[in-house]
Amino acid sequence: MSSIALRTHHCGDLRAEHVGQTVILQGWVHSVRDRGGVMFLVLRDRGGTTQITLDERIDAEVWAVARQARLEYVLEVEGTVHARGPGAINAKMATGEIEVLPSRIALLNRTKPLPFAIGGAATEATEEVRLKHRYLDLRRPQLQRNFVLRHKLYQATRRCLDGHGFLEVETPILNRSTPEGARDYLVPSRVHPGHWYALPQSPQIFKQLLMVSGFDRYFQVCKCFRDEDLRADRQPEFTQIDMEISFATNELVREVGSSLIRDVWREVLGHEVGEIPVLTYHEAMDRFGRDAPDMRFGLEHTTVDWSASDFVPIQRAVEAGGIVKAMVIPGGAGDTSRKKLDGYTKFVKRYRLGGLLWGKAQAEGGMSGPLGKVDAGLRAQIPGVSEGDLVLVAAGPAKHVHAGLGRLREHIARERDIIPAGTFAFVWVVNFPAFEYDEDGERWVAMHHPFTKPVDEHLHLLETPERLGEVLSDAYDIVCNGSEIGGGSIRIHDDKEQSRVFSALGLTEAEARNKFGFLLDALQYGAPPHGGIAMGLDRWAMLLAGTENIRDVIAFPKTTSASDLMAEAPNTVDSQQLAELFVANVVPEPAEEGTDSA
RNA sequence: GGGGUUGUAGUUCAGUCGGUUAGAACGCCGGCCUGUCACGCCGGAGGCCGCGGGUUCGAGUCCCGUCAACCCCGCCA
Repeated sequence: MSSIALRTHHCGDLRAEHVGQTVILQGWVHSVRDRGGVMFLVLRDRGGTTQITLDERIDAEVWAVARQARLEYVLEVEGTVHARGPGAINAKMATGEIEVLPSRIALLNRTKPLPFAIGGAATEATEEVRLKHRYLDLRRPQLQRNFVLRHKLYQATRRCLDGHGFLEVETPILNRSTPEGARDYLVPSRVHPGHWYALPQSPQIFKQLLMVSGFDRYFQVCKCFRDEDLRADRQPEFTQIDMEISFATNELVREVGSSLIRDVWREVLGHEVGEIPVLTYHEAMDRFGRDAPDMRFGLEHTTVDWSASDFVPIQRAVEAGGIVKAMVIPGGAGDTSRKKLDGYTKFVKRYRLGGLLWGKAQAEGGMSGPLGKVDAGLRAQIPGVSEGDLVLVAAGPAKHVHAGLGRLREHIARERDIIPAGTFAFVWVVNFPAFEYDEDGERWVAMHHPFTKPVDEHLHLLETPERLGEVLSDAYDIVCNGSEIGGGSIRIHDDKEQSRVFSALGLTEAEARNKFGFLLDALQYGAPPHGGIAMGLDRWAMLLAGTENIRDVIAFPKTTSASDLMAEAPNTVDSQQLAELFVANVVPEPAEEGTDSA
């Protein structure tokens, strides 16, 4: 082992133009090809790879060091850049025209046998193994590429928002628990026995207060925490690009958001994002069955009025207040087997839809399958059906029909491979319902959050509980490829209006004061009209990196049960620590910690 | 909270109908090879078959439980 020199280049830098130069490279051994009299080491760093060639031109001492090299050893190589012979050029390698003949090789560090392969074409290890040795997983070029993209995303964001006059301001991580919304992560207070902080689910209230403070335009790249069950695109801690604008209209916020998207996609991928279409929530649900529609393909839905149908499954659904929607799969009659249709039925049952009615369109409006039993006149309500098409119909409660058919639309699109690769279909979804009925809690709850401004023309409905479901809000989501990647709203800036909304949500004056008193106070001191949006930075990174897995864009992610397999968090703590915090553990200590799982 | 998939060498996997000594590839260790780039060739080491019970003469294989990872529903203002 020896002291280190300063490198002259990264491993991906060298080209034919560098031939003849003396260079110093430092990195990891990516591959070893020992041919006896000649040996090739490929050295890798963040920038790429370079072949180090050793043959009779090499000093015996250098040769002896090189012979010790193993995969992932850390080397420092000083040598001369040589052009490869005509037959030895590797077109698949960025630096494939050259090789470095070393005059000195220093072995900076060795490695234990690796838990999984980092270079080469070996199959990928399971995520469990990779997460346990995340520092090695991150060494893989595939993941390094994702973090380069993520870095560019941060930088483009700051450049863009700074350019639009936004101030970057940090808000507290240790915060007050707000009972609405997701479950909080709690932190006990040592100084205030029995009192707890909550980690922020978002900086929502603070950013509104910054508007009251006159900051005018605020943004922050911030961590948010929600203690809910996880998914492929959800982590317990995640990053938002949080923004708020004073004197904002819905259109202005969307304009700034669109501008940010355009800048980021251009700077990170060189991709030009065109005009972003706008759908209302109702339109999105009606045509796609989802408030985050994937606009990369068709298979749109049609709501039909089949209340006159005497077909029992339809009748029953309609009588129970349900709706009937249809989806046409062009040319789907021929290649959709009975087994596949059964699979679709099973698929939609996950979304609590009772089942599916199908029919294969024949000549002259005829139809085989269960839909053949529906009156031809009613079937004619479904537009664009031609011979050879598959028609799928769902009937039931609107929520379940939308969800089942909406997810089935995406499932079938993937299955039939009709989603164009490498495209980004952005869409704004606006005018969400302000409130939704919580069946379990038997009460109305805010769909976005309780500070969202209802549209002016619906304010008069706030005092009419049976019509709360009709109230639309000045809220908007930004969606890309069927994924919600941001959302926000115009906020209520008038304390009277805020009180009316709290009251509509069944909160008494006292309860509202207890939960959100400082916001209500602030609204009485000259709060400007304001609104904003929070962008899901991790999901943006997923889209930019082309991955379906949020763990691929988070350096040290957690598993679906919110543990860190490398750090082994969460862990138990000393009873002394708990005592200081006035916290008692009510979970019985296991006889032996972690007896299971090697 | 519920449903599904998976768990065998360091890694990725195979393992038939329940049968005697659990295999392969890559990696690791040793040797050979002067233009490789998924280098090649020869040899070697390496296994609590996730864990615990049960059935059986006999369990990697069948049954029950449990743990973990992943995907989904609920949940995620």
